Amino acid sequence: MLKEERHQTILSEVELHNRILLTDIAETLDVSIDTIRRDVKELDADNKLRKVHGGAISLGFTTNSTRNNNIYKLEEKSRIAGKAVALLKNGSVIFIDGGTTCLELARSIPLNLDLTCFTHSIPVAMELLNKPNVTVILVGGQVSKESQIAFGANAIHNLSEIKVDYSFIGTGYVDSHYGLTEFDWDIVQVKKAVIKCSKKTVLLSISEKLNSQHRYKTCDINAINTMITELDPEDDLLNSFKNHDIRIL
Amino acid sequence: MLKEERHQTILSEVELHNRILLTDIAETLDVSIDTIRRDVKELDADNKLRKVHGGAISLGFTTNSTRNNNIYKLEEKSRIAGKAVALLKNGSVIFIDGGTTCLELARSIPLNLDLTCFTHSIPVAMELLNKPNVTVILVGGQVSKESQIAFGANAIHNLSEIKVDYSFIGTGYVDSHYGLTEFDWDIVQVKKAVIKCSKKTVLLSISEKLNSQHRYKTCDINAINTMITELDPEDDLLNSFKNHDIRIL
DNA sequence: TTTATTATTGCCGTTTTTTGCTTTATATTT
DNA sequence: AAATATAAAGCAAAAAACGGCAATAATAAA
Repeated sequence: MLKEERHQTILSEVELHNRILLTDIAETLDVSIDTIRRDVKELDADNKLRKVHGGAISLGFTTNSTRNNNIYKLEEKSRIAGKAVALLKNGSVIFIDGGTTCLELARSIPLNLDLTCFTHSIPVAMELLNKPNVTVILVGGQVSKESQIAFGANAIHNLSEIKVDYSFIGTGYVDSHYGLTEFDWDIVQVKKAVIKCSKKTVLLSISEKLNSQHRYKTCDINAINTMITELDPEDDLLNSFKNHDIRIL
Repeated sequence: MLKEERHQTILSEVELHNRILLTDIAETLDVSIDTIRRDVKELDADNKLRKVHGGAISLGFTTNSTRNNNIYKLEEKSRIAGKAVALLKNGSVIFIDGGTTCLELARSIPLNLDLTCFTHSIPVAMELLNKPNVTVILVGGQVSKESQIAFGANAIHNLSEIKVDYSFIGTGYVDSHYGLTEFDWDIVQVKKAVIKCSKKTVLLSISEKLNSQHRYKTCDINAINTMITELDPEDDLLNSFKNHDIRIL
């Protein structure tokens, strides 16, 4: 059995169960515990997992419980993230917006996926640093205290100089007639710039936000190529979006 | 069951219920109370929770339990941060570098201080967002996985367009003769740009790093205006720096 | 092809870590 | 103050990690 094969097996086991015991793996793969120990040590050095006494744990399993438990409607958001991840291919160049739903997407990116990922969100950037195969590029600018994303002239200018395959964005409010709207004018400006710099725009939104609107408009609903909610695409709640040219997942 | 798993379980229980009893946890996880006691003791030492008689309580949201509290030589670094903060005045425009010492500085900024603060470090930016009177401006660019700072052409270009009153920088190695040096070439390039964009440069370094050197050079020791270590400025270890034109704090 | 070199793997003895138990000390409650 | 619960310190057994070593496999060089 090749070393590389073992590494793959170990990684997928870790991803699947969040943790493994060295003794278990050694028995499963029928090699000595020393070999497994060395394998895991290497994988740790490569930041693919975290080695602990007696075994290893997944990097994602850093149950930063404070955040995980405080996210509103986490269940729905991670469903959305799951669907979004399916759009990604090796080599994709993407942009990820701020907000808890997009953060969940960042968290869900598989460890073996090769990506170049732009973001103006500090928490998203933080999360992406845990992904060994993701190149992270930060869009700079003044940082908003509430939303923890860079905004303002500088951020918008930086965005004007890039073009990404997909951008994954969140929104404060969305309505099939009024489009995407926000409470904050500055945020609207950056979102516009994000949409402009992407070949395809994917909106991530929990169904609770559907049919709501606010003061400032980001874009028409037609500017969105794909919309992802936690609902089944055939759900009646999505009917009003179906006569637009949007893919619904 | 791995120790790490127990730690995670204990933490999430504490976050969930705000307080736990050691006996309860011991029974739940089916290990001896001594083991749990030791676990909780470690978690307390890492500032993940607070150990109390008979159990443990959550730190709550007040304390900055944001992350990684197992910083090497934290004591020294927060002494350094204390001295650095004394240089700041209302209205100052500063740059803060990455690294744990600079992070400690960011953490130590008093809540009532009005500042405009540039940084290319994600953890530093994260920390500064907690300061209501600090305007945070992120310097973008590709992000290094190990050092969690933006580097590369884009970051350097962005730095070339600003001028700050003070920059607070860390370094891998420092020597009175060879100046500031680093292990990583890319990092050196950004640091050069940082120094160039600041009226005054302040070096923060624990004394352990004095008289060490590495491959790539950031700058001569003369490029530094102020050097802060955890030592008394009169300490003999600093002698070799005294015949340079540096203020030592 | 044969030979030299390097990498990988299992084994073994030693050291470190972990854990439960016991004893003694300290805290809390009645 | 007495009774009870909890903490701390030390100890020993077991598990795991580490480092060196030698056999073998894989790779490069002659």
